[in-house]
Amino acid sequence: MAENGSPGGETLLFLTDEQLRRGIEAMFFAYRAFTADPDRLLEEYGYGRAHHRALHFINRQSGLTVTTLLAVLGVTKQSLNRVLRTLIEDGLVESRVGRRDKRERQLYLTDAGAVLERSLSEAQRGRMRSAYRTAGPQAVAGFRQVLEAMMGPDLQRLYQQMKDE
Amino acid sequence: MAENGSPGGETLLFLTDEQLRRGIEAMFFAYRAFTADPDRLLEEYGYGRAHHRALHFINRQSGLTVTTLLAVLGVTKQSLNRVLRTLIEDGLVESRVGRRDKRERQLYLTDAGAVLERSLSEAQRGRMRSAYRTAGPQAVAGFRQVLEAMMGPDLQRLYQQMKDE
DNA sequence: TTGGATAGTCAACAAGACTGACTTAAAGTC
DNA sequence: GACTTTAAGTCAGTCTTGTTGACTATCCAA
Repeated sequence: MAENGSPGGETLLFLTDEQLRRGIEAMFFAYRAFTADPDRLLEEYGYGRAHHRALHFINRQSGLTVTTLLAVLGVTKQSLNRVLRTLIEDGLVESRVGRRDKRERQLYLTDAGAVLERSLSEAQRGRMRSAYRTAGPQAVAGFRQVLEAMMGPDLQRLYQQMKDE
Repeated sequence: MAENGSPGGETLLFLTDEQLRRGIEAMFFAYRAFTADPDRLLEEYGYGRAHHRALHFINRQSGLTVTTLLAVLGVTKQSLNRVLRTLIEDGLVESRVGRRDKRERQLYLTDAGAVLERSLSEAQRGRMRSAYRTAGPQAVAGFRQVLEAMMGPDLQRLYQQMKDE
């Protein structure tokens, strides 16, 4: 019922349902805060979270194809297309015909797109930076370990691939 | 560019944008996995994530009022009401007029509601448990520390209150 | 007892996810 | 060269979940 003592360790095998539930609730509340800052900014531009995600990954991996982005975001192409179309119309994203395979479309941020991506990213990094500083480097390492274990093999592969490219 | 060495610590003040971005992406992918298991179950019942959240917190704090639940979930009461109505109609949640204040409605899970909550929770705890086991107790402590720092004061207060009641 | 604040409900709308069916263009294969 | 597959995009329709605005019921205090 009450929190188990010995905060550091030794309690590995005593994973009570209560401890797990606390973890679940922490994820819920933290994710809400995590998205809150960019959400405020996005609203000013009339965009949503979906636009942010697209901008983020196009920035991260410039020139990626629509299919790749689809896999990373885990949504249907109809859903992505709605978002992508407005970003292209508004001049934040550019879609170029693939060099090798002309069926593909490669996605790039325009200068304006890079500006918005940067301010969204900065809002989100601000909170992350402050959380990291508060919790300390050892906690940060643990944070990343648990998240990586939580994503499961498929998403973990995506996540790791992103590091290299 | 590359991941800094010395996995344990010492890198506190070297919070590069790249490191922060990795954290952001880890949150994104992990949260997706985090919700995937209960989502599959919910679909069988014709419910969504909002129903899960309501069931979770009603179970956690039996007899809480609609207003309290509203604050915890961070949505508008109209949005919550739609979800709550279907849960009540389907006999998973009971809404009783408040004893002291008759304007209030106190919310309780029925037996059927408790059964569904339990299976949703079990699905979610399964992934959490496995991530905790993989990462180890020290990582778990860090995970919780970073999440708590990330939620900010308001949500952290809600989160902490929930522990006691 | 009247009038304002609070708790909750009903109605209508928008964003963003989904499925399904289809087109176009390019690439690959027999 | 004809056929199939693949990448991208489109149109239509649905669902969940968020929103605002207008409303009712209850409580409390002047």
